[in-house]
Amino acid sequence: MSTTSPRTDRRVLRTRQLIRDAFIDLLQEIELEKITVNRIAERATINRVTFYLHYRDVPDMIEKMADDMINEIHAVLNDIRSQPHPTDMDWSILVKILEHIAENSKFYKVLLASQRIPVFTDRLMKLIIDIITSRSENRDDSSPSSAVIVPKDIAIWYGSSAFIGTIVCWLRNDMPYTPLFLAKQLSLLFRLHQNTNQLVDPE
Amino acid sequence: MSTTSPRTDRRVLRTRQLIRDAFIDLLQEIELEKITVNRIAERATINRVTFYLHYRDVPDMIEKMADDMINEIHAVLNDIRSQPHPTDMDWSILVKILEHIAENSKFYKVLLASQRIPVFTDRLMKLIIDIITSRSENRDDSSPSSAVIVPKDIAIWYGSSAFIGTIVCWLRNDMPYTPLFLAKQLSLLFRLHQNTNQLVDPE
DNA sequence: TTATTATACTACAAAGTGTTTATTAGGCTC
DNA sequence: GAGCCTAATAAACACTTTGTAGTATAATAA
Repeated sequence: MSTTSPRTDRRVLRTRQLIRDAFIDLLQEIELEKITVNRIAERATINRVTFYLHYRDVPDMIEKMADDMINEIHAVLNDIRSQPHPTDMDWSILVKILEHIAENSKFYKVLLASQRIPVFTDRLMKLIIDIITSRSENRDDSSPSSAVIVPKDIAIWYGSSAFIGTIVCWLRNDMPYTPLFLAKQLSLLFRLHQNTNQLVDPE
Repeated sequence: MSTTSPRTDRRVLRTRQLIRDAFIDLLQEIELEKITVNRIAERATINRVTFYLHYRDVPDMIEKMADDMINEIHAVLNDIRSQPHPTDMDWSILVKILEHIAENSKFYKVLLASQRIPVFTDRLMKLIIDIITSRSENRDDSSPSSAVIVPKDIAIWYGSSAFIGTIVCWLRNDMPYTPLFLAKQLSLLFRLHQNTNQLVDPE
């Protein structure tokens, strides 16, 4: 919700882009704790006061950037849904997300795989949990295909953590596999336990 | 390596404990970015200069605390290995770790499940990766028990991320399951895909 | 007891923060 | 293109935080 529709002034867009680039830039050189409004403004070649016209402080800026990230991914997802190609949804969604991440890998590597800013990982985690949850609700649970039964929330924690974590490791290792290949492996692994979750009481 | 053997002066131990308690305390009230050396010293009822006798700055203090955490878990692990009880190693290790976390849940909930300090999660991730890696090296790979084959590194990313993530979610939700029960579920889920990893080339 | 050493206290320069006011310059609308 | 609107700039301000001195005091270890 950071960039609403009446935000079209090119000066605003320019300044935000400068700030964003400067921040990503600085994050590759120094640790987050040492990144100040001073340094960002200096690197972005803008006045320090201008920064405060856009963001309350550095954490607020990071929060807004995380919002932008989620919005961009949502745009990718809506793109798929609008396409007349509903075959094998799981696949295409995952591949598209991984391709999007790979295309903006510089951004995602710093902000998602950085060992210092967990907000982005958390937001993505929530998104994946939503997807998995809605998918498992629509799924046909009448056939207990597996003998293994695990509480639904544990299975969702397990699956979504595995997803995000694998993507993060993939980024940290400079994407040694193609998005398509990784999507295929993730689907394989995920299917092994996605049918095990049931609503059961802990012993 | 923060608390070496000749560190027995009671004043040092007292000060470190005061700092640690103050930090955990503050983290429950305000966000990490707002926690300053000033505030820590004030809350810990020590002089601000004294803080600098122990830690370079706040990030350095966090780093040292993460070291302590890993050391404590290593102590738990060594405790098991020394016991004449090598039956079902996977189980007892996991249960012991979860019990240790549950016992110190206030500490771990703030530092591990906090959405703000990823260092602790990262360190634990490395530990789990080590355990999984060494285990899969010793495992008998002669029998391809599963038809599904996944590159070894992807399988390790997947499994270790799932482990840590599930524990973190468990903490964030105030441990709705007992350590024993969660350990059992994790073992179940993990076994479903632990035999799938092989050294294969990406297509 | 005596020597050691951690802590307290005071002070300091440097940097960063968040805000105000007035001014300049660029972009949008007619 | 002229004129209005608004963003970015610039200088200044009080305030907090940082990291490091030097010295004094109190607790600990031998």
